[in-house]
Amino acid sequence: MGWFHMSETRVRFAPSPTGYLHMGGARTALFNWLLAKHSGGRFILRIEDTDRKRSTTEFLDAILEDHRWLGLVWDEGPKIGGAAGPYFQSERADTYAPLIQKLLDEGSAYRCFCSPEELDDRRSRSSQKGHDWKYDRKCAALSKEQSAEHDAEGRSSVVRFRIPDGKTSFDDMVLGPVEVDNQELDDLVIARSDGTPTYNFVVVVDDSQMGITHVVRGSDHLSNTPKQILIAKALGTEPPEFGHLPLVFGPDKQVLSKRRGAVAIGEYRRRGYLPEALVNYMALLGWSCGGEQEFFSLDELVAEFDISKVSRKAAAFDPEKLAWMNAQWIKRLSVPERTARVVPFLAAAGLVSDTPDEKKLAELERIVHLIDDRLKTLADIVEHAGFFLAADITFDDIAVEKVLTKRESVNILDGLYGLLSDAPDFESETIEELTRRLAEKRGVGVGKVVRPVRVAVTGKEVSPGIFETLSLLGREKVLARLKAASELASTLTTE
RNA sequence: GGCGCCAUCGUCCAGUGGCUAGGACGCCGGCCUCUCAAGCCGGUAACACGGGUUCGAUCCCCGUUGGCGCUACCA
Repeated sequence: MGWFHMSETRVRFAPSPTGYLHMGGARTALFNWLLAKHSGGRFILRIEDTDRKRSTTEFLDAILEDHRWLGLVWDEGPKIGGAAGPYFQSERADTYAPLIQKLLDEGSAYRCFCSPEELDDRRSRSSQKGHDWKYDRKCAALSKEQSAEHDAEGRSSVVRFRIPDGKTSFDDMVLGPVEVDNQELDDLVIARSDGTPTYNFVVVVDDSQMGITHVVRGSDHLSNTPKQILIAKALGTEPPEFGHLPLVFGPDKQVLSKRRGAVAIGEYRRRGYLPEALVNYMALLGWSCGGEQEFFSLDELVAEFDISKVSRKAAAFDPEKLAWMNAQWIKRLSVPERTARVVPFLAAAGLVSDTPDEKKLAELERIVHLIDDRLKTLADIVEHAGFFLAADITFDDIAVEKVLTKRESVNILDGLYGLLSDAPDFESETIEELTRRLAEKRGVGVGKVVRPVRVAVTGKEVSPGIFETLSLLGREKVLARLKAASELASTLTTE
């Protein structure tokens, strides 16, 4: 090695393409990325795809896309490669066998011929007596001859790492000093009977060969750490720094996991969440820089991030607060920016084309401007803007029932129809004035008049300010809809 | 069971050996108002328990309880 500066911070995130990235995994990726960027280092993506049966390219592509979308661009990894490649664990297979042999030769590891059945048997017998089970080192002292004999008998074997005596300690970046007595550790299997290396061995080798300086991962890996440090030392390499992040719970206080149906990051994207909001929310889930600032851009996070300030307490993720944060980020978008982001959602609903022309875009911006702060998600645009863009409106049954069946509705709609037909222009001020005049004439508040008009024109009981809405919709559509609604209302009230 | 990690409002995050324990989400009420959002104002709500140490503990120590993780020829 020598292709990287020893002083450079090299951090990795190592997902398995056996499922989608969810909030928990994404937060780990984010914290890794922030640690790297804060210290001017590199963020490396390594794909742990050794479980060939469960790994799929669909998951891989989704994971990569989610990283890009969140802004967590990797400096080395899939698609772009790098000097420490390959970045797919499945392509690194041939580097492990010689290292296992090395440990075997040096006595740091030994072959074990105990079959899984034997082990199960001894394990259960031991636990019946109330003892905790650790491999009993039955094969730890096997001579070369005995091993050869077993081989001759065709017995299969694994390779176990010999845990040395003593204590293992490290200074966790999040948890602080951690020390374990090696007696608590098991002589773990590092190579299966088919020769393939196991996780705890592979990570150590990969991290070492890739020059990883800091390993940030979920605290579910905390108890693996001493074993990995011991393996690294046996291999003659310096273990990296470790930082164990508290787990992320769902609102049910259960650890977020793929199998519990944790929401995939891509799903948030499809639901109209902003990457800025996700990133901001995840960063604040278990981390704070002490102050009361609640909005952080990725750049600000890079500047402020300090892994030692990560909480040691598991945090429950709150969808409500995420939703609020998303709305806040949407509010901060300028109208043109917001419009651009909303187009894909309108296109998916068939309301506009994927690439609206300038004229359409200008219209959309007026609509978006009018909708103002009502969007909680980008996807909300469809229900808010649908009546502007669709040729026909869809009436909300309850709105019709509550409003258009009222006796006075027909008169109001017809009355306004008349006034608006003769209106000198279709500016919102004009429309408001005419509407208020109608209300006054009828001796009711303006709200009484607005209500049926709103239902008539939007199909719903809620919408942005009605005068602006009518103005933007244009006289032609407004008159047509007032007329249609009046007819509908009269069929409903005559009964 | 063993080993380990953790413990401030329902949730997220501050905080100090002495504070009316702070902010945010949510919730409740009010203002604004053509509806709904947004915004603004106000309210609700927490230091798990028991021992120490100390003049004084939410904070330091020990224990209890509780939560979680690990305990594979999975990663």
